[in-house]
Amino acid sequence: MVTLRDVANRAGVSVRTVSNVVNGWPHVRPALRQHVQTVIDELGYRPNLAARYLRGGRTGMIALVIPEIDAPYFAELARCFGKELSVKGLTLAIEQTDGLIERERALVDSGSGPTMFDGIIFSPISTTAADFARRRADVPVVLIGEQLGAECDHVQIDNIAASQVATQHLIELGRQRIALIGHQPGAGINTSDLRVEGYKAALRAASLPIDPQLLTPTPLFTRDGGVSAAEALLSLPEPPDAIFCLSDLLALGAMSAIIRRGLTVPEDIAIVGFDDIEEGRFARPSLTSVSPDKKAIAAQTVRLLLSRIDGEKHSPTTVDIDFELVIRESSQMRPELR
Amino acid sequence: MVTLRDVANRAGVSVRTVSNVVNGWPHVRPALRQHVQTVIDELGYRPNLAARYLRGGRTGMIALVIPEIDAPYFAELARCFGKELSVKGLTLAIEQTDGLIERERALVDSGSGPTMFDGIIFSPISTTAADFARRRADVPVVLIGEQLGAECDHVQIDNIAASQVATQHLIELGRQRIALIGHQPGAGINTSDLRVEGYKAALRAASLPIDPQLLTPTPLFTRDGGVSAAEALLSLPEPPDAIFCLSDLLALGAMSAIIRRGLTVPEDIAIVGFDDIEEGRFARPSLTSVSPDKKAIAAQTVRLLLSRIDGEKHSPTTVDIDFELVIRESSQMRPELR
DNA sequence: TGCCCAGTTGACAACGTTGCACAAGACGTG
DNA sequence: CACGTCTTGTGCAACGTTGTCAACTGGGCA
Repeated sequence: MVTLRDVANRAGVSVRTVSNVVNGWPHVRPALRQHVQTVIDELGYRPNLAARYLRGGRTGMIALVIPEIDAPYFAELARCFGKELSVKGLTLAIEQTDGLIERERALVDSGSGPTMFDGIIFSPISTTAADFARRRADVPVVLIGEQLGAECDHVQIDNIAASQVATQHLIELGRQRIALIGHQPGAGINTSDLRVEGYKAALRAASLPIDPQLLTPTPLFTRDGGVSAAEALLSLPEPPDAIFCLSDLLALGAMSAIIRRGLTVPEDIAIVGFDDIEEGRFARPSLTSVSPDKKAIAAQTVRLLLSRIDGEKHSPTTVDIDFELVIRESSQMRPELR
Repeated sequence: MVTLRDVANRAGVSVRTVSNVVNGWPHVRPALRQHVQTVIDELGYRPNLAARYLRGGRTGMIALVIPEIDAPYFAELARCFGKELSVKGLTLAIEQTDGLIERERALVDSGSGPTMFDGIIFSPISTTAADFARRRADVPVVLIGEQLGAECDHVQIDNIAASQVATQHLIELGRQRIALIGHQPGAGINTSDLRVEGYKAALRAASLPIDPQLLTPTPLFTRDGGVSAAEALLSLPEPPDAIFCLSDLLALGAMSAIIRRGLTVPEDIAIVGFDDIEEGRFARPSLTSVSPDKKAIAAQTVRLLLSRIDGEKHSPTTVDIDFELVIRESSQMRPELR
């Protein structure tokens, strides 16, 4: 490994001067700078990050803690984070929890592993506010997607409003029995609870009944979950004429189950999803979905995190990100109402 | 930040002893070890990775260099790598290149940026053997998916054989005009060249003509690319009756374009993809695909990389990973031949 | 000529950790 | 009792970098 000292010796200057050249310190004679630079290139010197970080107390690594990187929503989000961080010279590390409480705790608590990250972007599944409060304040954390009620910076979309808009859209299509797939009743209040709230609010606003039978819980936001939930709904004596799915994967699974049963989307059952993953745009029918502004999520989260890393002491901030209901083929007017 | 010294002071022992406890050095009296451990827990000491690395020369960070994390194949692969590495106490960093040669070079050449990673897992798009040979040997690299002809450890599947099997499957279905989507003719020999070779070999073996019109190049392995390529094929005076797509995304795009044109899959046109991403299993029709053993890819790549990191000097090794043709609905016997 | 200032460069220490060498004590053996 | 050996714990140095501060240079000015 080539070090500053090697370069200094070769160039006949002090180590500090080489460091000054590397870091662009202004007060170096152009001729000397040129000379040092030549030696640097010649020897192929590259700064040792560990040493730099040891000195400076930063690693330049940001962890993205998510359930699974291969869930398309998280993959798309990770892409945005990767781009956002790389322009700032930071590196994105991925930590997958599978939604397991122990893994989440270990990573966010940071009580387990060595210090490594300058900051953590955390998308919790099982962690509750209580778990979170117990954590050793250490590394700055920004939460995404989930309101724990914890004292922590937080980037989210307005889940209640988004669900309300989605449900209302189905109502405006003339649908009367609107089911919901993806409720995950749990200990604390989680994202799905908020989305269910928006759904119910929309139904109430339209004076539609809230039928508990139409509220199908699913453990995970997967295609399989969507399939089973849809099958359950289709076996009801009075099946729904629309389904609001709390994720696009659920929606795609549900849609495939419905079509395999010989029904059509949107004629028999209209579908709205959530997340606006690319797959939904190419599905047949293409999927109407609540589209959170993922680039903005990444940008705002990074902004917030960096401000914390820089030591800003503002009180816990919540940032609301825009969303949009993107209407595609899977939700259409009922044929008889056209 | 709590350091070894803080713990040592509090526990009334030397810094070295605390380090010994942390690292499980055997010659520490059980009582003392217990005591030190208590203080460690009390103060919440956690080793500083930068310092450790500076001392020991390892970061415990492995970079996965891929075009885009939100391409499902890479997302699924990244998941496997994440799991594989985390059980070994290593951290997965994602670096996205978008397939851009400068980004690829910067990351693998490591000539540009500072040292950071113990090893690099590299999935090249644009980098050629020449680029690669020019790189400053520094950090161990294992290539996946691409044969550069470079002197480097390499984990791959037998692309020629896999494509041959896929194409042969279409031939056995009675298809006569089998198109290929996804050729990326470039400077050196790349993955797509190998797959095209397998495709041609299968056609030759069946004495079918090789029609250059049916060989549709696409710049990227995206759904959009599949759509445009399929549209081009459908406008031919004599369109194909089967398409072998070099990725599942291409296949899904192609399939959606075909169906939107009012044709049916597999009756009019049979489709086979490559990668076996989860989305293909849920598509309608579900997608026949060449399925590389992703878990094995991750396991073997990590094994190879770790052996290099441990300083093993074996000559460049190529590991072949099993694949399997998973037959689903998108490829079926021609109706008249059933 | 002497002095000051701005512009440059260098010496040193410190970041937190672990490898190395060795010291202090306990213990066994001749 | 002397000696060697094993166990247990310590002190020192070094990894490569940068912040601090002192020191040197040359030019302008009194």
